[in-house]
Amino acid sequence: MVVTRFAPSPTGYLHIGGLRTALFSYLWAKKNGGKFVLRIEDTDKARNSEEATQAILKAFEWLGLEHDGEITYQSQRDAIYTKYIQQLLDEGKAYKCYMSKEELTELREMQMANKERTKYNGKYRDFDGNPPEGIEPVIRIKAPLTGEIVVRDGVKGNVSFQAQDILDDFVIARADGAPTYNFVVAIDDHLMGINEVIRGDDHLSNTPKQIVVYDALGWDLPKFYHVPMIHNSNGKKLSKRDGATDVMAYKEMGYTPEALLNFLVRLGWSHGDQEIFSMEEMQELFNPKDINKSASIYNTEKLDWLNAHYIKSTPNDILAELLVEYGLTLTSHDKKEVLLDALKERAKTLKEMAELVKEILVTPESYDEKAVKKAFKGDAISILNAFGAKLTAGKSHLPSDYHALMEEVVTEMEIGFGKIGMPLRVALLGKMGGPNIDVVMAVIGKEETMLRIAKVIATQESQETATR
RNA sequence: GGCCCCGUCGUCUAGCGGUUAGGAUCCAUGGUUUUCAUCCAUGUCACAGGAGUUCAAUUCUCCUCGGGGUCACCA
Repeated sequence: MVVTRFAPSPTGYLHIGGLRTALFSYLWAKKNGGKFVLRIEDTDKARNSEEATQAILKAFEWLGLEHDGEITYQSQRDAIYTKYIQQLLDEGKAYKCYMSKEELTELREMQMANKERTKYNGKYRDFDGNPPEGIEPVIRIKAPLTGEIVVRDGVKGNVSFQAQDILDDFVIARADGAPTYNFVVAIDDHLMGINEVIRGDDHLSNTPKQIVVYDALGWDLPKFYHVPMIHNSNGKKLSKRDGATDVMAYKEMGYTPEALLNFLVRLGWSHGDQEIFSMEEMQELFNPKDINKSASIYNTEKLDWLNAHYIKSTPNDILAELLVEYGLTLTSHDKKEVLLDALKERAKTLKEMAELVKEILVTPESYDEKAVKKAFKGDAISILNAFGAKLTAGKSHLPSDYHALMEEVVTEMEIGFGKIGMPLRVALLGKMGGPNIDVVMAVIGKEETMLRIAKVIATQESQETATR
């Protein structure tokens, strides 16, 4: 069974890059009928917070990415790590190092001065004398001194490292006994049964160290997939310092989970020419072997397009529910269908859609100057009056009713459609853009329509008087 | 700097020795529309450079250049 994982350290919100690797891991587990588990890497007590953990969980909930089983917290597993550290110590595969921080710093500075690679010199690797007084030792693992470590990576291929180039006896437990990252990752991944590790390729150079741990414990390696970074527009690794990388910010901006996930799955991964993927399709088609080798630049142009696409294809009742989040309650509005049908074609985000609806529902306070100039240069007022008369007398319920009324005026007065359309648009919306006015009228109703027409006429007439 | 990874339109990508180098997005133009948006159509734009290998290289190899990642008692 395929078991994948997502292992964030709770130092802040969930960001786009993390979400993408989480998505890849999730999809791959689902595709194989396996498990996707969550591990919170909260060993650095100073930088971690419970709020951050909750924020990450909340983001997962919003996106509908469910993890399997209980969440593992590294902070609760000290006993386990201690046990394996002791085992390695007992087996002579790890040892206590009494080098002080000062001594270590000195060593490093000397190496740097000689333009050598900075590495631990193995002073205590085979030490059996009396340890120096007053120093709490760290535990170092005995790493191979020579030879080759090959990372068999499902994305990058076989990547080989020379032991003498990259390895030294790295610390697996600090002076206070706390285990270090590369050690606990290997322990946890193994113990949690994780056999397919999908993570950012910034971890590729950590992998040899983790392999050292696996080897020391005699464990089988998982399959690794190192996915390329997402870069910002400067070409650097996308970080929390880059704007708009908080996943939940996308909810606030009015993006749908479907759009965001679809956008992210196509960043660094593709399936031929296909652009639109439902969650079901992603689960069916995703395969980490199709992940790109090169980094991609984060650019949300396509996200907007996808979001618009998903809004267009969302049923109205669901849309109405989603819109509540953006301060728009129209569940009881009798023209809900007409309204949403007209607006879902024109909004890029849910937030924008909510604003568009409000624009229609609220009587314009002022009129766009340019629009007025364009719309009211002829006998617009008399045309509006004629239309007003038709309204009073005629049937008016559906957009088509209003449209028919407009047609009548146009025919009778022998004018173009624009002659009535433009002033009416200004009366209703206060500007030139916007949805079809017959829809607007149907939504706000006959009374409000007449009110808005009267208002614009009054405004225009008073202005004419003023300029005279 | 050492080690490692990467390099196709502005951006996301297809390509896996022989293609008019494809799609999407963005942008531009035209059509549709009373307006705007949608939608439809059309167009502009790419194999980093140089050597090899080969009848043939975007594709394989090497070098150069460029970009990125990583080098902790952080994760």
